[in-house]
Amino acid sequence: MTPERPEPIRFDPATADTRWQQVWDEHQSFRADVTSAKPRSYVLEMFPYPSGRIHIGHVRNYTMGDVLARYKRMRGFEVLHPMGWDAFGMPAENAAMEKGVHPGGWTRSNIANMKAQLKRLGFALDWSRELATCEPEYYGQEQALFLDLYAAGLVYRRESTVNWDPVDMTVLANEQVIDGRGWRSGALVEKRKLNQWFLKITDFADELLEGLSTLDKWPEKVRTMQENWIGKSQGLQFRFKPVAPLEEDIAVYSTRPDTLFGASFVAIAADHPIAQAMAKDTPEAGDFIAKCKQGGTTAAELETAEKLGFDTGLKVVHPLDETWQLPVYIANFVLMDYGTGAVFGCPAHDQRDIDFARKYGLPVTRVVADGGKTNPVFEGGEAYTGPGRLVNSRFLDGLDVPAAKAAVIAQAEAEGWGEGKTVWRLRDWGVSRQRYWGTPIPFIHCEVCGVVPVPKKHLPVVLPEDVTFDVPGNPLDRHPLWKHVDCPQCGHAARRETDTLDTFVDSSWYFLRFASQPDDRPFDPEAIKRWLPVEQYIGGIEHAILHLLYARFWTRALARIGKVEVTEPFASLFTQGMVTHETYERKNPENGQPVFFSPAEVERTAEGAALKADGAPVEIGRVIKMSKSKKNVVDPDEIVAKYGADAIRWFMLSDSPPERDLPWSEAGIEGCWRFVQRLWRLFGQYDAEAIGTDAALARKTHQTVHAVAQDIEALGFNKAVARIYELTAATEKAGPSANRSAAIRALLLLAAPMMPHLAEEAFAVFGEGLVADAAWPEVDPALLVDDEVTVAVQVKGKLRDTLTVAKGTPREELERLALASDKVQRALDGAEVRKVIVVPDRLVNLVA
RNA sequence: GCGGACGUGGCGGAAUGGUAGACGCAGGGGACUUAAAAUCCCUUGAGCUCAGCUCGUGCGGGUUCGAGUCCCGCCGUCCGCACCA
Repeated sequence: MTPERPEPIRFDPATADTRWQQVWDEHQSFRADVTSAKPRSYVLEMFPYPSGRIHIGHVRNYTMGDVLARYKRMRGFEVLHPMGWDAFGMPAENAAMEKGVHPGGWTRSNIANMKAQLKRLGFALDWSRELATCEPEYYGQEQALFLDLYAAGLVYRRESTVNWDPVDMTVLANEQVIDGRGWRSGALVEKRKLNQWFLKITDFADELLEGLSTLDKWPEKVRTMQENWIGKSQGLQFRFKPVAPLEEDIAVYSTRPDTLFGASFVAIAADHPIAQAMAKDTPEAGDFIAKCKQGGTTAAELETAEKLGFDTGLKVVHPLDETWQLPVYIANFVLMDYGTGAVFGCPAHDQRDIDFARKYGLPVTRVVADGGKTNPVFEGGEAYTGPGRLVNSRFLDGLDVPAAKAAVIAQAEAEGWGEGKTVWRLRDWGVSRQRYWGTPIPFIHCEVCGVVPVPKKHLPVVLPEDVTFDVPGNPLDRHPLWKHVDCPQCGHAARRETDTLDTFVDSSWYFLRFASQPDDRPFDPEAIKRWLPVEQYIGGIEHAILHLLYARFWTRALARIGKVEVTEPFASLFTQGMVTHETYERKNPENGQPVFFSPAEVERTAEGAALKADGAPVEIGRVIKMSKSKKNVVDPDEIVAKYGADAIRWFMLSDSPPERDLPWSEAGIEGCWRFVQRLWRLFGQYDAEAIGTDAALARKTHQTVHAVAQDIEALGFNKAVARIYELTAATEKAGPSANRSAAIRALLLLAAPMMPHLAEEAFAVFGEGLVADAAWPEVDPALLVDDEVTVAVQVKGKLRDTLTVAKGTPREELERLALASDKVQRALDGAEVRKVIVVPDRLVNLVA
């Protein structure tokens, strides 16, 4: 420390942040060089929808990715860390309808705003690769890929049902249907059938499922969700023969054909043809079917809803015993669109079936032994679904469940009344949207030639700009000119497809386009080979199924048609937690409804919180995800303006593990701001000339550098932050030495990925260029191990004393020292030591 | 209902089966200051007969020399969902 150095002034993010952001821009510091000889690393965060403002959740997401990207650069990697915009979607059309703006103009100005916001946070992004899915350069290439998939037979058309709003004359998304009514018109929504485009994701069900097992760096939770979504089940599909007056067979599918001798009824869906036919001349059946359609459709509602059945009076014959007849029920828990829309019930071994059987007084026969229980009369209301030997099942008796399944399937196939079948829950991906603001589907409908793909040389099919939103319906469909074209095959007047693609298509390949952006094709396969798979993908858990499954599918589809080699696009996935905040509310005295207040309107007091406007208390509600409706939001821009980018970045990384929720607090950000300044003061004490050694601090420094690196690589940012605090405190306390200067320098470099502006400002004094180009500090492995250790001394497992000894002290010596301790002797109280456990360098446990 | 995750001070959270509570926030006391801010120092799981001891990681058992961590059974909270046959 040099005494004459002036008292360091405060670090001023208001000037420093923008200054360094400009320098990085000018140096193109974060531009990924595809020709680099360095090892490559592709770090990607899920790109945002340009809603208009950056949300604090984005800040958390992008800060995590940024720390990793900057760290990887410091470790010598050529890093690809791009950013773009998932720019098509309904909010732009809603804005157009509400505010009379053009979706394109609205979206592009949102992008400009949000880009400026991201820049103010100092993210190390390669902006030269920025893309927006709403631009023809992007969606035109998407159209080309769609045509490739069509040519490969992976795209087809079929009829499918949509939600139709009869007042607005428009198709509604599920989220636009509220309690069965259109969200704008309030009209009762109707089901309508339209010809729609589909992608054959079911062709990939098996490989998408198999592929999950290779994704060992994905959260278990996400893999489980995808596995359940794909939903592979193996079982028997077979037919029950009818008993007059029933005329046709009833086809059923079961994953438990082994329990066929325990069958006591057959249940069909309300939509089943037999049920529909019956409704025509039996009013009671019609009433029951109508009743089935009431109520919610979510799993939780359906699962907990009462099981209802209607006895049709019809009978079918048991396939394994011609003399055995089973009653046919219409049941509210059978779904027409899964399997065959009919099941057989084996109450003893299926909970739903036993609920149903007990309610309607149907037989419940045990066919799988539950331990020693083999009695055919099954007692109680709880089904036995565990393993066991088959009983009361004729030729199956004595077999275990898997063997019995195989035996029944073999019998069915031999006798020709059924066959083993794999059924998937996954359905083909419907990608048609009857909307303007999306990628036009590149097809033309010709009365002569049928559906004709737009020739690639005519791509992109560009959205018309002159559209209006003042009348309901699809603007593309009612545009006076756009859809009228000549057939590319026969030249006759024809009509463009006016459906656009689901925006999930746009996000299914953007990570490929980031790797290279040629004008004449979607991507350069060589660039894909170099950069893909994404080494670390980071985003919200809300995309655990759809986006991630579609992106995996799209990549595999491109691999199948030879466009890419990679099959799994994201080697490692991380799903971050939400940013939460407490809510402030009062009950409206008139109707008892809660009224929410924003954090800006509220002041925390010693007792709780009060409204600034009237000084009276407000209730502090639960800590929940920030949402506009609960008003518990904070604007990242305001935080950056007040505390600077580094403080908010530091907050995003501190305390909470990144996969868990992070509670925002004013006190927390204040603490981060103070730490930024504290580091600044410490950096100001750097003295290149300092001499003398401080072995303990040197050791602590190297241990911290090593540990922080490991923490960052494991995305354990909160732990890395804690270690930086520790080294900071130790360095502050240490007297001047060469090692102290080294510690300060190391701290600066450790902090650089997290607080890059502060780090640049302090590093500038060193005259070594940009910290953005600096290397991670070297670690001396010799300094990672302590030469002195603290050994715990326990008596019967309870801590009684600690010993500070040289590392590697022999067991006998540790035992002798432990027995010599007064505290130990007191705890032993003369008892004889019967056993001694010694864990070298850790503990001695004396058992008396 | 099913699937998954989680449960540790006032709060966020640390802890390869080996000293529970690192680190941060908040609180208490003090220094500096005319004062404030900023900064620095000390302190903070609970209890007791307080140089010490006892209890303590949702609850009840178990395994172990030793359990926050492993096993069994409960309770609670959160997330996801598609009646999956």
